[in-house]
Amino acid sequence: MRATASILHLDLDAFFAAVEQRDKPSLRGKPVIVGGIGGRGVVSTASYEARRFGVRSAMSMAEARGRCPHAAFLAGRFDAYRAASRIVMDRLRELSPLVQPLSLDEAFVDLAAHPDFDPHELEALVLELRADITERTNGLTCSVGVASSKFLAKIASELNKPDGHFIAHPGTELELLAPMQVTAIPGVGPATAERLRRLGVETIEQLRALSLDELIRSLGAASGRSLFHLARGEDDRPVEPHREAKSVSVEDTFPVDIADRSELASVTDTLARTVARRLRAAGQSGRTVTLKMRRHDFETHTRSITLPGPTDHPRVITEAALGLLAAADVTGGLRLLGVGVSGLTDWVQDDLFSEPPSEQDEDMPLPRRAARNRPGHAWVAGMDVTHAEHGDGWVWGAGLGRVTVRFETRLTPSGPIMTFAEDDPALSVRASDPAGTVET
DNA sequence: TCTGGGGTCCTAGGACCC
DNA sequence: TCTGGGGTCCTAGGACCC
Repeated sequence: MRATASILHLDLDAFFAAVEQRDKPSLRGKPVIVGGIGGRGVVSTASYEARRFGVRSAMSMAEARGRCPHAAFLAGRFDAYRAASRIVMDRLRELSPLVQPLSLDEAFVDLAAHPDFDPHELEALVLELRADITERTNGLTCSVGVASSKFLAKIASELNKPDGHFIAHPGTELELLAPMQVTAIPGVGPATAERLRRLGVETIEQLRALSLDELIRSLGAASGRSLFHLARGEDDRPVEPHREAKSVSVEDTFPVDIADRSELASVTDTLARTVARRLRAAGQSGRTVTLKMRRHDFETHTRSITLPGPTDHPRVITEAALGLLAAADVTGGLRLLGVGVSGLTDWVQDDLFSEPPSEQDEDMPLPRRAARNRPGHAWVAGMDVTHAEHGDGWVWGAGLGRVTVRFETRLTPSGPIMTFAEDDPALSVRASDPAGTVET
């Protein structure tokens, strides 16, 4: 903890949904739900309009449809999200070199790392930051917290969300925390909250009444110690701008469970190659290969093997994963398979496993998810498209051999809807207008 | 049509070594 | 002829986050 409020936490409001509303004028002010639109999808982000109907992140899409049937249900456009995120992170780096992104829509900044930082001008700094972000992203809003530690800054950014900020001045923090639910503490999820509830603890003030020993006994050494200090506003974790990745993984939930071993092997092979490609692209290799299996009843198991040395070789990773699969019990079928590599180093093994990668190992693309899940076409709700005659728009819905498109972009008024045959040659996929900044 | 995908961190037990 | 103790590596599972 520091004597000044110099750590800033920023969170973009309903980020994915907000980008969709920015780029799709007809959806502004309406419930928008971004997530997996297949049968087993879950909600990634719901717009505030959709949240009023009780739709939440991580809820199954089926439940979201039940709660808010008139919402727009869209698959994500990650290129557009990444582009918007980059603009925001770049703006944060103007505040200080110490910026730690936590995800596309969230980051910490250590303001004190900038020589000109003046704690007396905080309010102005935050107002200018928020205004700049909205301007540069063409309308996205964010919530900001500033405090004397990461923990408190994150808590603070929740207090005036959305499109607001809160500065927690040193000396006021304990009072601020006292009445909050323990679940407001990052790291306290349902399991920990339930254990605390059994100890008669629901608020942070009540949490302070537990001794360090009691907490360690019921929650374990690490989280017991951590909660003891966080309850008292004590947190000296630094902002770390360059964190090395510790693992790379790919997983896939199938539209229907797969029980056939040869089919499972073929999926494993594809996943392993994808992991290898990502590793290689990142210039890394790893020693431990993990196969993740989720059974038909949702029971999840992992099997792993540690190799003699690190590798990024598709064949080596594939063979390890296939070996783990061969030894696993898959009766009843699997709903998910995943392949991961951990124990990463920058050092790349120099062909201990001989055999240079064959043509086939290079860049074999995953079949397009959409095409695989919805045989016959690749049109997915929310996708950017263009029509030779009618111009730019987005996929409103697709199925039964037809595609419905709404013709509008960020800079047009709400546009007309038209339906085409799914193989209409005049219709094509458009690269996402990434920053939403392309003038038309 | 219950329950995604990409991660991080922690715990616990057994093997193994000194 | 009754059994230590500590450290590290590996594996599996679980909680949690966005």
